Amino acid sequence: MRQSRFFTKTRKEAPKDEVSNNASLLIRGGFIDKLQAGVYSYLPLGFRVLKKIENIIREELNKVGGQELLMPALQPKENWQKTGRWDSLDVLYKVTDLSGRENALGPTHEEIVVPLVGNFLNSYKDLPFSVYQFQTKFRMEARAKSGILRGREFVMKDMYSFHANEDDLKLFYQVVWDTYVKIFDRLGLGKLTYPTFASGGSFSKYSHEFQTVTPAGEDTIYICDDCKVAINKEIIEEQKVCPKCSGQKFREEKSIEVGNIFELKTKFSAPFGLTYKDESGNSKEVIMGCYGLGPSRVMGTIAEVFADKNGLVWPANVAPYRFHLIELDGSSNDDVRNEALKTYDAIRKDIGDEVLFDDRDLSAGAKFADSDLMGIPYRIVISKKTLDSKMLEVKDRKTGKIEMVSMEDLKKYYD
RNA sequence: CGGGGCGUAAUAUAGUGGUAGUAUAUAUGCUUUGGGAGCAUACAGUCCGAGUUCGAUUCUCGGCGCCCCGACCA
Repeated sequence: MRQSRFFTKTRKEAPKDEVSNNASLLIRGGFIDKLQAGVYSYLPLGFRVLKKIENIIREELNKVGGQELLMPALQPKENWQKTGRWDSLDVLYKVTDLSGRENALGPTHEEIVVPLVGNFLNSYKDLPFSVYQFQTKFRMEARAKSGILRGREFVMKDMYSFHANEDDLKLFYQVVWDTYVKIFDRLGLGKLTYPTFASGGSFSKYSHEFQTVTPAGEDTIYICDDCKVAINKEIIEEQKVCPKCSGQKFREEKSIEVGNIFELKTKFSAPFGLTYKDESGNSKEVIMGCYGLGPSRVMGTIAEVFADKNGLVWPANVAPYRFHLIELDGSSNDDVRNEALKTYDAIRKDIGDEVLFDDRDLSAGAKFADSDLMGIPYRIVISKKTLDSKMLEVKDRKTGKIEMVSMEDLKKYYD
C-alpha cells in the first residue's frame, strides 16, 4: 500500500477525552475512530490488525476441529424468553420492528446456536463437534470504558461444543485450554497471559479465564509463578491455594480478561430440549461447553501492553504490515524513488501485501515519527545515503537497532 | 445506575456580559529535506433549547454528549 493514498492520517494529539492508552494511540495512529462511547470504527490499518488476530485464532481452532459459521445478530425475543434471559439480562439491546416484533441484538449466541444445531443433531454418532464464529456483539454496558477494552459493540469469537457426556466435554475443554495457550503465544501475549481460575457467573460454579497482566486491566488476579496459573480475586476467598501445586505464594496483578472458557453442561440444552439418542435409543440431553475470545479486546490489550513513548509496537504476527518502507526525498529524487519502488515491488513479490510504502512528500522527521507511532516492526529507509552505500537501512521498531543490509539479506526479516 | 468533571475550528488550547485569540492540521506560493522544517497569505469555531439582559460563547435552568471513580459485567 502506498501511504500517500491512505484516506486516514496520523495525528499529533489524541482527543483530550481519550485517556486510555490503547484508544489514544490507536486513534492517533489512524487504526480506529470513535463514533460514540464504546463504539468504534476499525480503519484500514486497524482492520488489518483485527483480521490478523482473527486468522491466528481461526487457524488454531480449525486444527482442533472447530467448524466456522456465522449466526445472525438480530435475534427473536422468543429464543431469549425460553431461557429467561429476555428479562434477566440487563445488557440486552432490544429493538422493535414495524410490525411490533421484538428482537435482541445478540450479546452472545447460546440462544441461537442451540436450536440451530438441534435442526441437525439426532444421534450419539453425531457427537462431539464444535462450532464457532467471529461476530459483532452488542452489550448495553452501563459504562463503556477504556477505549476498545469495554465497548458496547465489539468483535467476539464465540465457540460452542456439544458432547454426549461430561467426560467428553472435559477432554475437549482441555484441548481448548491448550489451544488458547497457543493462540496467545502466537498473538505475542504468551508471557503476559495466565490461565485463571474464576467464578462461573450465572453459568457454573467455576470457569477459566485467560488474563493478560497490565496496569490498564480492570481485574485483579493472584499469580502462582511456579505453575503459571492465576486465581481471580473474585474467588480468592474460597480458593486460597494454587489449584496445581497447592502453593500459597501469589503475586497480585491487574489484568485484562482476554478469553474465557465455560462448562455449560445442560444449562442451554435443557430449555431448548436439545437431545440425542444414545446407543440404546434413549433420549439424553446434550452436554455443552462455550469458549469466548475477543479479537477487538485483544487488539486493545496489545496496544496497551506493547507501546513506548513514541507509539505502538506491534508483535510481528499481528502488525498491520511487516515492513514500513520509507523514501526520503523521493518526490524530487528519481534515483531514490526508483530504488524505493524496486524494493517495494520485490518485497510484495516475495511475501505479498506486507509492506507499507511511505511515498509522501514530507520531511524525514515527520515520516519517522509516523512510523514509530504506527508501530510496524521493521522500518526500511531509502535515501541518497543508502543509495551511495548500495544497502538498505532496516530499523527494528522494538529494539531500535539499525542494520544495513542488501536486498538479498532483507529476506532474513521475512519471518 | 450513583458520584464527580468537562463541552470554544478537524485537533489541542486561551479568553470575554458587547469585534473570539494562539498552535497544529488543511489550501496556495517560495525556500527547505536523516527525527514532527521556515516565511507569507487563506480557510475554519463558542453542543442544543429555554430563561435573565438592550445585548449571552460567558450568568441561570433543562437537555444531549464525552471522560473518570464506583456499582454492574458470560
